[in-house]
Amino acid sequence: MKTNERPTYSQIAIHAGVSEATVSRVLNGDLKVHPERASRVHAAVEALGYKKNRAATALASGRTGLIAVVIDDDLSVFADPFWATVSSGISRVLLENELQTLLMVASVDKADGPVAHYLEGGEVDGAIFFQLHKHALVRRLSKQGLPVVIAGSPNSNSELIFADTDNFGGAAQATRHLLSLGCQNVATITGDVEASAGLQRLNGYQQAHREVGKIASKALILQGDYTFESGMRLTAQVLETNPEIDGIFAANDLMALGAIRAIEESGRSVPQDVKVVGFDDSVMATNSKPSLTTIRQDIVGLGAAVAELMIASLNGEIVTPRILKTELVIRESA
Amino acid sequence: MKTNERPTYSQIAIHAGVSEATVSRVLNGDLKVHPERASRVHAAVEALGYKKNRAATALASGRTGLIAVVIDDDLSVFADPFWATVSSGISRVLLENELQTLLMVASVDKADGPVAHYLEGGEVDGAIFFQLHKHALVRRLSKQGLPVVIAGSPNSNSELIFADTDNFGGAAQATRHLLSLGCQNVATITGDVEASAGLQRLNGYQQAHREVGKIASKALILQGDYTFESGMRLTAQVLETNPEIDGIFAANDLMALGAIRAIEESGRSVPQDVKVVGFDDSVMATNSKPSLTTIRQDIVGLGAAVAELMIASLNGEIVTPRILKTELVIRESA
DNA sequence: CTGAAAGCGCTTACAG
DNA sequence: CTGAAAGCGCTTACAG
Repeated sequence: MKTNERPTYSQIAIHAGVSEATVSRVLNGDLKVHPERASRVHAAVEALGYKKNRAATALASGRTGLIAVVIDDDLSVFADPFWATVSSGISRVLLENELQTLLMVASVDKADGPVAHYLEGGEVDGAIFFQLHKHALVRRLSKQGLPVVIAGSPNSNSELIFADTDNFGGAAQATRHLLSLGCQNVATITGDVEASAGLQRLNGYQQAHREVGKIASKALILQGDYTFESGMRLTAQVLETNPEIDGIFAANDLMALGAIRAIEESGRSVPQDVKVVGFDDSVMATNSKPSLTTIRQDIVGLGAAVAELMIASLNGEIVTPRILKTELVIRESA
Repeated sequence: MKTNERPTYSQIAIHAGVSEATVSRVLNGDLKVHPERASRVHAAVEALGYKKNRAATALASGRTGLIAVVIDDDLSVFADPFWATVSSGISRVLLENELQTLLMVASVDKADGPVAHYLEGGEVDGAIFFQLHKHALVRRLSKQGLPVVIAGSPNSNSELIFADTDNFGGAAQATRHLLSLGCQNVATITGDVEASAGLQRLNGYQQAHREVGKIASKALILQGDYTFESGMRLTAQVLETNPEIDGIFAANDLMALGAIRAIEESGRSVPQDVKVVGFDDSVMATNSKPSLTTIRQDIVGLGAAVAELMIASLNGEIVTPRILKTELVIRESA
């Protein structure tokens, strides 16, 4: 109504000397159209600067070209550059595939909240969820036939499609590095072990011990919450009770930096007395003093992987989860 | 086609005993409908679990209910938690107003690229731009009648609508604080002064000097680039040439932390010998040692303000730019 | 204040 | 391989 100067199928059809149905077929890649007529259509599109109207397409076809990226309305989540970076990876890949990213930052709590309502309303072709606590909604959507992909691993094993960093493998890499450096007593400061990332990093830490015939002592497993403060506090405590500690794997860089602070305040030095490895390779890992040895993950790549899984699902392909390799970045702290 | 079990106006109309036109009027808040019939419509909507089909609405009305948030395909931008947080503020407020956020991470460079094409294609009701370098596209869209709001200030003065943190005022606050603490020679490490935020923070620094009858010496204005490294390097240099420096205002926290490092490596201490103030109040400001005195800005509030401006524009209201106040957070470094 | 009807710009069986 | 026609689910003058 407001932009009725824009060309429609009607003008393209006239310009190319074909029917609107043929225009539609050509524009949707139907190969059964005679090449010569197809090229006339393409020429007309070019000449008139034609661009498809998404609303009309959506109404007629039932496909909206929109993929929801649902982020729980938990400030800490989106303030984390991690998820923002994942989002950018997703958006870019979707865009290349003529799909748009619908960003939904809202409370996903109630299974009948506005988000649920919207997603079940057929307004999107698929939904991507971040850092997923509650499965109820996701499962239901999936059951209803909506393609759903999770960024990060679901907590339990389920048929949900997901892409994730190899948290287990990365943590094992980190711990193996400490062990190979001669550390005899390696503690770990975990993240939220209720969530899969935190649990897998803990499992990786334990796995590395098993590989060398050790068993990580319970006393050396400290439950942190990804904050600097928790890393610092837990390290200070454990250094009192277990002064023999000579290595620490923290489940993220911020806690690792907190650990280093506590170690230094206890009169010890890093890496001479205690070696520390983090996880994330965040900005401060390079700039801290000592600089931090850590596990780098391909965050944009994770976003891209998620988007690719979505596109494959949309195409009806059978897809399996994708796990992205991590890389050990050695700096001064270990 | 796929979700034809969902109710449409047709069933609502039958259920309520009115015409489809009346259903439309009620659902669009037309007050001229008889209250009794209106409530019958609402009851029917409730009973049938009706939800409007956006594609159909968009096609018929020309309004899509979609607002684009355009982010330049420059990784550094979106990896910055700042913009992610702004996005979340935007998305939340738009959602409350029944508008969806279309996240577009792409190169905005070419004025005829896919983004331009898309935005000019009438697929969105409005567009929000972040951290804007090139005005060409934005101006053009605005001229074409598309509501456009900028998050952050445009470089030059223009009629563009925007919301921004009070970078000028915040920098002045920071500098005044150093001056009031008795600092005689306050240097500044700027951000990118080609962009408005960087320039305004520099201007605020100069303004605070003017207020006390001083003029900031050219030699004390150091051009950084928001990285820890630049803060550290420039501080080390200026401490050599201008050892009288006793205060530093850095245009962001990361550079402030770099400055502190350099100060300490030169054998001086913070805040005894040199006081340092940052800008942002990022995570590390609390956790650094010494903790950082800095300027806090309301980032989610900025997003909300941007969204509110967009909504007002959409409603045809006359809107003026919004500048959000900053707050000085005093910690150990100054 | 209300309804019948046309129209928004595509897609898709259906028939050829 | 191609076209005429119906239809997707809303909105909006128009007439009353």
